[in-house]
Amino acid sequence: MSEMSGMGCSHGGRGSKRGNGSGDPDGDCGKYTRYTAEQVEVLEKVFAECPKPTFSDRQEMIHNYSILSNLEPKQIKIWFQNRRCREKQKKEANNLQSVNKKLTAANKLLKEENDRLQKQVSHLVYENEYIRQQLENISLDVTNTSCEPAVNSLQYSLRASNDPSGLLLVAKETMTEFFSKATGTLVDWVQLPGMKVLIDVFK
DNA sequence: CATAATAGCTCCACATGCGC
DNA sequence: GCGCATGTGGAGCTATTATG
Repeated sequence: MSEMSGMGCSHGGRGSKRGNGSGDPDGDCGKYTRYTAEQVEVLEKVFAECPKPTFSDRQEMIHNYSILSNLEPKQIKIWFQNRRCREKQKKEANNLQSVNKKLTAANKLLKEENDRLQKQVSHLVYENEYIRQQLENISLDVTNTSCEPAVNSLQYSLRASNDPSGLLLVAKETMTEFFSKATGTLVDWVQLPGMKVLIDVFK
């Protein structure tokens, strides 16, 4: 508000195409000019202390720094406007970069975890096949009555060593760990349809 | 390519008019 | 006088243009 009365600019950034008689009382500040390194240095210094100077702050700058005396107040205002814009863009770019870094790191971890789990699955499939074979062999032996006592004792010992409740416990713990890692939260073990088959094997 | 300058927009403060 | 709606103008922001 005070700026308008002070500068007498026709405003909201409207008005002329650059460099002609625009009716802008600030004169030919519409011409494109490159500020000198010294001017930029001073402006940067002020910006570091006060990124959003008021009208009177800007007037004061022009008075205090002779190197800025050839600049119009409007030019100072626009310089700070663009400078804030550049600062914001820089910050946003930095933020995006840091988010990108974090996501890349997370992606790497997930890939590693995925590899590890795939190997675990392969191993379990192999183990499952091995146990299935063992059980098939045992059931074949059971049909051979000539060595029934031996078979019974073998069956018993196998059952004992591979205690189904113990295996179930291991399976339960593995699933809990798996889901916990997969979801990032601790979950209760839930019996899935596919798992019922596995459990029935031991019944 | 960096950046000064512009256009178009929103936000805010203030003034004014109106009904109660 | 008070509360509300509306209009006006300045300031800043963002996207874009244009230039050294």
